[in-house]
Amino acid sequence: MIRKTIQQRLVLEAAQRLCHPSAEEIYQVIVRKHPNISRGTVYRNLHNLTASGVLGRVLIPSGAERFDTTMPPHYHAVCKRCGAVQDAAFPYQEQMQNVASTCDGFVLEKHDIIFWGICKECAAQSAAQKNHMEEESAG
Amino acid sequence: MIRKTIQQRLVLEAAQRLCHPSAEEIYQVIVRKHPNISRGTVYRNLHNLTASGVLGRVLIPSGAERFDTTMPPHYHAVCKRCGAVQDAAFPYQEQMQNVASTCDGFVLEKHDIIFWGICKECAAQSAAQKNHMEEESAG
DNA sequence: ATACATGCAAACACTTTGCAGCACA
DNA sequence: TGTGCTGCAAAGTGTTTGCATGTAT
Repeated sequence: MIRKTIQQRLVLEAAQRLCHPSAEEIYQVIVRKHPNISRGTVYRNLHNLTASGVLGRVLIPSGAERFDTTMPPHYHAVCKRCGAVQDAAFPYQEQMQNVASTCDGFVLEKHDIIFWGICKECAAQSAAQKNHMEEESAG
Repeated sequence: MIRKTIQQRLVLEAAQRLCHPSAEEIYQVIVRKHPNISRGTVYRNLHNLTASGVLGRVLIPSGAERFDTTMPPHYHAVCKRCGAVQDAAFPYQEQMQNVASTCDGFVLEKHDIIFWGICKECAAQSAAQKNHMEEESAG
């Protein structure tokens, strides 16, 4: 039986409030108001909450694991520059489950798609820098 | 300028011979015949070889990074039970690059698909175990 | 009352890095 | 001959775990 504790509630609330937070980000938010909470507790609660399906796990290669609350299956876009993770505006490919499930005796359970690129903010920043450099060389 | 060294050649050969090896697996293969090589050197060479495009990097969430030599873009299937990585028998989705590239100001560079499931070997093992249990309860 | 959860710290897995000496171009 | 690479060890990052204590049921 999993018990309700103050720490569990804090972890869940923080995970829901933040956007694709890592365990460390969740810990930092909580520790500000509850200085005694430990990272171990945050990790243990995140483990329980994902195991029981209350939270989702965003498996991003290279870097810390992230968590989310948007439960229907969806994909993620990751910024190569700043590491930000956002839900991808790309429809879930139902048929991919079916098509791929018969390959090579591999029993398919699910699939993830990760879109790698540069997020809006970082792209804008690059553009600004480029403009600035052009102005400099023109002046 | 990147120099050719014995260690670099050993790392490249091991990476090409093994199937989606991790850095540790590459190190273990080399260290058997060359006991003086260090993990640091293996990591540095893997970094150089992927940076120069000679090797590919398979970014598997949760667990060690893996390397491969199959250069044309393709996807991977990962066994949840044993962690084995194989190339997915699923065609590369050219159109996904185009369709997804305009979303939300995100500048798309590439995409990865990871198929999660149970590999042939592990599935066979499960089936064997199940059969065995049924025989036991029947006998 | 008694599991289960907590805080703490140590351990863990994977990877990077600083340094002194070595070796390739 | 000089820069880049090596082996070694230490440190860094993200996560798990053992233990004594605390607390929800």
